[in-house]
Amino acid sequence: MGGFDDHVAIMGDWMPPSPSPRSFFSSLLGDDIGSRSTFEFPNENQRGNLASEPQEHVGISDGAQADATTVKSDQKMSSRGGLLERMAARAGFNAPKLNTESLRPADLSQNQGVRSPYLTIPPGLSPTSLLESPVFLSNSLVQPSPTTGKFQFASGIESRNSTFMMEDPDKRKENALESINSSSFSFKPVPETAPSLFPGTTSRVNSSNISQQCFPNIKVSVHSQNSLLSHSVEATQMQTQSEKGLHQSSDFPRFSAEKGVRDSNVTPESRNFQSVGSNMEHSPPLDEPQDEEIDQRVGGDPNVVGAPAEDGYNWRKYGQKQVKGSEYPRSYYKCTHPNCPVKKKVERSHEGHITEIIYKGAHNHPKPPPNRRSALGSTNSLGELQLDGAEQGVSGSNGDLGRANIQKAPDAGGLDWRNNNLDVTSSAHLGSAYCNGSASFPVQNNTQLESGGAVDVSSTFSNDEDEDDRGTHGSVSQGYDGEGDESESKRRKLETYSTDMSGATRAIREPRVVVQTTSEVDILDDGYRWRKYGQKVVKGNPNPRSYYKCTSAGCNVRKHVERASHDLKSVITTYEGKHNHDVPAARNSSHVNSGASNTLPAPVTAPPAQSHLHRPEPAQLQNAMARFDRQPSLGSFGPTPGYSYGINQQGLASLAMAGFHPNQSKSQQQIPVHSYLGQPRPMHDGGFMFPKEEPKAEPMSDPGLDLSNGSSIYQQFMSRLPLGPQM
DNA sequence: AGCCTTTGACCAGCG
DNA sequence: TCGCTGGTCAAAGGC
Repeated sequence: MGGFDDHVAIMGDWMPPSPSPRSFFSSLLGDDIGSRSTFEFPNENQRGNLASEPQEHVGISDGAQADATTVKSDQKMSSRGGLLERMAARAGFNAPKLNTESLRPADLSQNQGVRSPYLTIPPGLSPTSLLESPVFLSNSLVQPSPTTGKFQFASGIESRNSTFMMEDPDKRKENALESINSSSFSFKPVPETAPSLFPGTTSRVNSSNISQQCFPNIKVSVHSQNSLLSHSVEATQMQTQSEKGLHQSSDFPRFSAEKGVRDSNVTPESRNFQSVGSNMEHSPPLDEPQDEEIDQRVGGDPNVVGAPAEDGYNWRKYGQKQVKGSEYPRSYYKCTHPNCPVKKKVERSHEGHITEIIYKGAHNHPKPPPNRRSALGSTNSLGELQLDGAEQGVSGSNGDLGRANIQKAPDAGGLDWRNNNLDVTSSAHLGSAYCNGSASFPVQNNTQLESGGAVDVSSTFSNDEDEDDRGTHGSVSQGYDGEGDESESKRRKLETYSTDMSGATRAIREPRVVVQTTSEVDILDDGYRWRKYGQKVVKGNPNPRSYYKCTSAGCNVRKHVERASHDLKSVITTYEGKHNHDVPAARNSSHVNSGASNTLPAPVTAPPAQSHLHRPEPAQLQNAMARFDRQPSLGSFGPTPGYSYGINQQGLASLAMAGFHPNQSKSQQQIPVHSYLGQPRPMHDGGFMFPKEEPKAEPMSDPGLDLSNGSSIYQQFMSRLPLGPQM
């Protein structure tokens, strides 16, 4: 790891060849800069929210509570002047009574009277004065931290960084100079890019809590030691973008966005935090093969970042707790998208402001259509459809650290999942979108895209692969009317949106399979593990319906089980979703590790009451579904009694669309298969799966599909269906 | 009808 | 082993 040196190098790459502010300030300020570096110590900085930054970032690596606390604190500080003292007290230092109000970004945006030091500092102003000037501080502060220029560090690197900041005065100074340099003298009107979040990198989005203001104190730190230089730059630019929006809105001299990238760091083993500005919500990398979890912290005003449900994704709250050291309760959310492992923790102030958001995991899907419940919420933030797109935002990279992974925004409903899998690891929510500020973003190829109003940052980015695969470039930010070159995926997206907008909200609903068994044991013991998440008595059936969700990690298959009112011995199970894993071995070895015959639980294999059809049991059904998912060419399916495996795609589509006989869904002896999509699972011609045969080992019949992962397969398959599953 | 939130309980990791 | 803590579960109810 190059550590600081790397940072310098990186900055050198992206920093404008402006007159060296460093030299300027060096001569002007001497070592004061180093010692007074905003990222240095609280003593000088407590007046600004940066005071806590070193600490915060130091703690980020572990995602420790302390870290969260500091972040929150920082936000509070920035958002509420009264908190400064508290923070200071918490941090254990005394906060000099400076005009903190002037230091607050929000204030900056609000108070246009605040002037840039570069514009207002009269000649002869002493360095000390300059340094201590609230203006200067504010500006300088803005740079390094996510909030106002904080450093973010990859967890693995943080220690080093912290060391750098805390122990190496020279480097600190240098860093400070860099900061100054970048911030002070580059009034570059443009380059702004979305922050890219990289897999394996944790980004921490931190923003001062700027209520009512879209104040992009975005600090995007790209942590890449070696391979992510370009990312770093982009991230930086993204930050710039945010700041740009800020400054533009405030008519305040802009500082170069090239801030905060200096902390680009990456450690292979690091769990990374990426910091993004308050306006950026970034999603974790899609698909993280490398198990690295990504914690992304976003702090900021809810008006900017949005409520948990307002970031474009759908979340289910599964818990809330008051954590120690936190003033506010922490809410736990899971992404409701099937198979999406992303979780986030949100802390809200009593006022409803989000003080901290910690993302964990990577979305492996595009944002849901805006018409969906929570999506609407996010859209409401700006009242613009494109907001969603913006949120889908900048895609970071996932495992492919060697690539610039900022990619085009995932096409809702039409995302090329191969890209997701390969390149999209995270998305950043560009604050500007929320801010509704105009912005231009450099795409990876240095092409700059501009748009007025909300910007779909994500869409402005693309990587080579994306481009190759999709043949689409440019932004789709201008609504979804898209560009001339309509890739199929984009077209589908458009269709999806169109459909959604028209009220057909279930266009992308997961396929559903209704299964009846004679005993609930069958259902509960279908080989998979289920978590009951609800129970309710539904109309027409005196027996409660239980809702279950597959407990396997990453699997979002759900089912609900209820006894048929007309036959209490009969249980109707409705599966919804695709699955993506084998039957858990631990639960019932007979289902998994035994011979094929064992894969079918006795009650299912031959219950007298069963249909004459070879009715597979739930697990079997799922596996059967998997075949559909896996076999793009359905024609390759072997005959399976009771199932129309032999159907071709059109047939499947028809099945999915046409549904089934109205009576089938509740019929006792038949298994209505509304649609059949699932994960690949080897089955012999009889419809039995071969246990433990790894799906991935099964060759795809369609070489044209990228089989990198199940999701990809599924999506690709789905995308190729003449008709999407609609139920 | 289905999903979501609420909220107390439970679990696991850690010192 | 115990207590603390963060995270998750899951029943109940609401939207």
